Amino acid sequence: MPPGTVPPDPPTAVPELPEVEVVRRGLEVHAAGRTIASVIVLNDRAVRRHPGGAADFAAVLIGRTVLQVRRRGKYLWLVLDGGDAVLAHLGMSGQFRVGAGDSPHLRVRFAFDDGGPDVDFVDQRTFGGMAFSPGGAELPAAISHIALDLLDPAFDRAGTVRAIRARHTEIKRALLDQSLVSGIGNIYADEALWRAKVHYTRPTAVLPGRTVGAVLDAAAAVMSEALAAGGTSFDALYVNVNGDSGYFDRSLAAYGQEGLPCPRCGAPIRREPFMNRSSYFCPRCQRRARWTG
DNA sequence: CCTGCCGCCTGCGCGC
DNA sequence: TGCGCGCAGGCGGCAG
Repeated sequence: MPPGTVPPDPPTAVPELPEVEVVRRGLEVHAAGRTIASVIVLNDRAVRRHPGGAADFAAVLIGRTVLQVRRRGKYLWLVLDGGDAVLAHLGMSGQFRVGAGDSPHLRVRFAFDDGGPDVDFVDQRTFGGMAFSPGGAELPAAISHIALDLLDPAFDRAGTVRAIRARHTEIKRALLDQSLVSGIGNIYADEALWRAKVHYTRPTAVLPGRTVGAVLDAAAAVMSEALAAGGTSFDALYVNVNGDSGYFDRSLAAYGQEGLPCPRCGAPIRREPFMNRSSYFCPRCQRRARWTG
């Protein structure tokens, strides 16, 4: 690549827990210990959750030092000196990159007083964003409703099974409900249900506890595998911290596989509309609930 | 309180 | 060739 050439925005999968965890690790490497010298907000939508607006967001961060980067589910936050934090969500297409140059999708640029590379928030579809969180070092108030995720050491498996079974909804809706268990999106929900051989419309209230537990275990397993596949990508060529793992190129059994044979039984994977998006499942391995009326 | 649905966004691939 | 449309989907807010 000739000098001065701007690297293109690398493609990314929609970030769920493993991708966000890779971003967290990358940010910790590239931002922790550094003191913010300036913040440029190029698109106000990126800080729409910050009550004071873009100017206030930038002003309040000048001179603050990033101590560490934490995560819960798909949210991550920069812990600042003084007990405050910057809460961030990648949305559909958000990335943190080190030195994104003049990417057309650059939304926020952080510069540091060490004169080192910028940390840039790039987000094509602007569903992501950031906000300053006063006193949010331990847990930003804005995400107090977000449940622990499956990879959190304090995750309460039995309690989560109970909470899911207490709901009157379908199992996939429950998996996507971040107040029940966080970090799961459409892709890992479909993969977990496929592994556990559970149809996505099964009603949680009458699902055996061991089945709900098996779905949670499957989700934890598939996310752990994706994390293992992507955990070293943040310091690669582009020095991006976008969390792209390559996992999706090879390892998906159900998601996006409409018409392709189920890796377990060979039946064609089916796609159905679900919540204005899609559900993918094996019609043979994952049986719809029998109607017992 | 509980559950389900809408709207926010942009780029891509498809059909006409 | 170009245009319009459907699709992708996390989450806050809100309706019922």
